[in-house]
Amino acid sequence: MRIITTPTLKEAISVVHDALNQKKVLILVGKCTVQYKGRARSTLSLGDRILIIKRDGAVLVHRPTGYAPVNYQRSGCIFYAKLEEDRLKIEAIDQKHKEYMKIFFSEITLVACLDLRDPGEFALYATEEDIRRAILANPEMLEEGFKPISIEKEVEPGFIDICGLDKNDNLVIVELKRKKADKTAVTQLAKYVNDIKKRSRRVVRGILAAPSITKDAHILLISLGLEFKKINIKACMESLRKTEERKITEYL
Amino acid sequence: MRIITTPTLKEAISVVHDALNQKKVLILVGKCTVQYKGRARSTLSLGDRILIIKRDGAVLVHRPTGYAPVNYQRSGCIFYAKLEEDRLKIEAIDQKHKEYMKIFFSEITLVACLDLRDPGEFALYATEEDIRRAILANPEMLEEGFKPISIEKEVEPGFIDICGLDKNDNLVIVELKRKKADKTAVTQLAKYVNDIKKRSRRVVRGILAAPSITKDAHILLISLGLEFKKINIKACMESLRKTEERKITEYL
DNA sequence: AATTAAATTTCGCCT
DNA sequence: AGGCGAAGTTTAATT
Repeated sequence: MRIITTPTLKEAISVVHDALNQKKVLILVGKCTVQYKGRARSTLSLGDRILIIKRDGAVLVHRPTGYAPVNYQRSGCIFYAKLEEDRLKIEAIDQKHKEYMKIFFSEITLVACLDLRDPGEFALYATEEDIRRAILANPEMLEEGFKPISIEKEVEPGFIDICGLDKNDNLVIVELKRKKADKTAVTQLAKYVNDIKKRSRRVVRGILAAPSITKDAHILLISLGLEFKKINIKACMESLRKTEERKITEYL
Repeated sequence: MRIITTPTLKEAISVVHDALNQKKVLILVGKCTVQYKGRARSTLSLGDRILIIKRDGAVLVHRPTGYAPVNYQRSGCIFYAKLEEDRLKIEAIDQKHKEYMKIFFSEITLVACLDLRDPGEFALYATEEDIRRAILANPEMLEEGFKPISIEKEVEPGFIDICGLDKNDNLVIVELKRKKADKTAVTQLAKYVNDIKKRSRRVVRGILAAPSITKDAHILLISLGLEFKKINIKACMESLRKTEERKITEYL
């Protein structure tokens, strides 16, 4: 781990070499120009930027504004760095995709070779309750003509997420999963459907609603005569958001 | 400009406040967790990351690998930063898009408040010669049935980029521009077309081929009975790349 | 590996 | 400011 502020180019390149050789993360801040050639071509004239080279060989050049990097390379690059007259030159070559980028630093504010450990897990999700509220607010999200019933009172099986009637007045039992549904979700749904079938002379359909489903679970689901409905998390959140806005508007 | 390595959380938050108040660029490296709620929701458990907050209120959280940020906010956020027990909490709120993100740092390796100036211009382009070679290699790119002629010998007007025959055997004069075409490009093309018309009894069409065209130029173009063909720079580069690969293959 | 579809797509151009 | 379409899109899922 080496961090130097306002280093000379010579000091800087030593840190750069360390980072590249040891596959650590490099941050370089300073005045630079960038050239790119590959699927397209680009040039970027002199200015202050933040360069990040990651362990996997991904490269980002960021300007002081804007979400997107002005120049980048995807992971898998190989690098050459050297001192050239009064500039530090870094080449990033993506041989596989035939993409080539070079950066010339003429002045460096900060160079850092970082040993970052990141075992953390990233989870993108909506809660089951989010999905439930979204479907109740916008039942067509589940199926055209779907009408939820008695969501307030918990019926005896106790843990049915949503039940309702389809456009043909068949009973529909919905099991929700906030992430990829597995076999346990299918058996759970099957149990509820069977319970209800015993007590009703209606046709009873079972729908497993989730962002995705494992292959095994889907095979089991079909063999049991049940159905899968893919839920779009983003659409759920959008729907909820609109509902909330509507609620606010109704109060104005 | 303040840069501190392994600061205490107290030292760090002072730099964070400086950066946010003075609308400078903030870089924070350390152990953190992230939560996001907006169009979707996400959580990210503890790990080493690089946080960048830009002048325009854009936020990036980068892990040690991967091109894309694991969490982000678009420009226009407002921020709240405070010390909370033994964590530094930063909230980034995008009121306009109703996106909310919070980051909790428990350990900081590096904090930097940077005054970056970037007047540089970014230009994405293909050279005129690139475009020419691409069209000659793949004439349908210009128009279905287009056949280039005599590109080797420079004809008298001298500076015609490409000429050829369309599927109806009409003469076609092509003027290339590597970036947005303006009125001068149109008058240039008009001149060549008129020159050729005087010497030929064929129908002579004039096509201005460029990535885009100014409104004024397009109006003038139409009034002169000329045509515009939008050129996709990426498609040109892809075409060239394939041609080069083919050439190599032919030698094997 | 190649192709397709979705993305917290982002980004620019036009209305 | 909102809507549409392209992007050095990226990324995940599927064939």
